Amino acid sequence: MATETEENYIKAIYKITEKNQGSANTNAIAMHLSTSPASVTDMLKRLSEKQYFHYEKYKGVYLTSKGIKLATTLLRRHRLWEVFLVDKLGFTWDEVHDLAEKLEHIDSKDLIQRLDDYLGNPKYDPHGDPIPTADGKFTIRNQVTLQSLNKDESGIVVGVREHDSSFLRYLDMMEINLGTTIRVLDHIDYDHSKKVLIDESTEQIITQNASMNLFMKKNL
Amino acid sequence: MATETEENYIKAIYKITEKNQGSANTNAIAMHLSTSPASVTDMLKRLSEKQYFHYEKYKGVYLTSKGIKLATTLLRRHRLWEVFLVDKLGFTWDEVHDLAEKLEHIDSKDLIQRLDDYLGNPKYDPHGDPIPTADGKFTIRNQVTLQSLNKDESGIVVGVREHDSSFLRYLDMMEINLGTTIRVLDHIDYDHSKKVLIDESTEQIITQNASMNLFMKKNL
DNA sequence: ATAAATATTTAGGTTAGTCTAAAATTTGTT
DNA sequence: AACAAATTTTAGACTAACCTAAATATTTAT
Repeated sequence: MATETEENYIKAIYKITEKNQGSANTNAIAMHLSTSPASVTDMLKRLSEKQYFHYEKYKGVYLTSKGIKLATTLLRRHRLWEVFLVDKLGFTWDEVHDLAEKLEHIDSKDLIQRLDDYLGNPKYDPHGDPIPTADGKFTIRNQVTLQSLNKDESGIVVGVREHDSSFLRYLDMMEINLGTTIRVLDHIDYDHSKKVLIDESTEQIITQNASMNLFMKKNL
Repeated sequence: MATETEENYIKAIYKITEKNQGSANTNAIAMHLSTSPASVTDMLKRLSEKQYFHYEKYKGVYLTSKGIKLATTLLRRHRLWEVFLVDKLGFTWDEVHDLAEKLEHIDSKDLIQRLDDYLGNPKYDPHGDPIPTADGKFTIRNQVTLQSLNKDESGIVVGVREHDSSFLRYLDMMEINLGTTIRVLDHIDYDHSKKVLIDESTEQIITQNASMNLFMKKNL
């Protein structure tokens, strides 16, 4: 059994390697876990003995299949708990991360399977992220950023890249949520923001930054 | 914030002092937490500085109101999670203790209040134990043991003293659960067991030990 | 009342996870 | 290719929570 700290390392490494062609370096891990690079080196030495990843001094780290398995299990637990917190307890999507971060460390296959069934085997969490199955498979969705939509094209919101709660509350304020339809009315050259129509009714301006962080399913 | 270990100490002390006129000794705590008396002494010294209890060398320990508050909060969380696991996820009453033991350490007033509401503000957990309110008040139930019922008296099961899962499965086998009616048909002198009628239909023999561990509301 | 038994504490040590400061290695720039 | 900058590792130290063995205090029984 992995400790909670170990699990957090594996998760951090998984997330970093996702962006970073398969390997994670010491500084990035330290940043991610708000700890010092020295502590990370220390931990990597001890943890690599448990075969979750390969570690070579100065070369960074990449996960083994055992490590990937653990990471996806944690992702599964995290996302299912988020669904529970939002769908059943009425939390909003910007409130659930920290609680799920704690709940995900409770290790019980039975619990998670029952939770999954109870929630109706959801495919996505409240942020639109896919929930891995018990054997680690993700439902892949073909998505584009709002950024990439041209004038007069529209799509529906299927996810967010950024999970920061200030971003999520910004979206709430704009009345943008999963399932919201957004049509691009105009591209503003000056600051690369976009004039959009939300749910075919309200006009809004969306900044470039926000539109890079919104995942859309493009309407044909 | 108390660590998980600290919380487990407070809980153990609370449970022991409940039985033992208000004070808990080193050995009992060590036993309860499956650790060594030396470790307990160590911990008591450090923890007493945090004002959860009074500690005097060789004299044992008793909780302060701060300690009692924490203990009842933990009890509240534990019991609400048990209700969730049984009522919503379909676990049986003998399966939920260890999971609730982990869930109870997640510290969020908001979470627990929402959970409480979601479950319909239950007064009792799946073993019939009262769930403290957010301000630490218990619903007291007047209960007697099955042991104390005389021939021809009957009552309904409202709780179990023993939470051991082998005892709970024994009760399942006997088709005894919370709410079950039990009528005492006869007292067997030889081994102090009782012949009883369960839900006015099935005759069974119940050992003295089991009947001391069943709490009943006596029918008048 | 004192010896034996039991309970508790102290002493000294271990491990996981962290830290800072300094040393070593790698990368980037000219 | 050489040096500066950035990254990473090592060294040494800290805390929480545990351990065993030995010492001390308290309780019980004769």
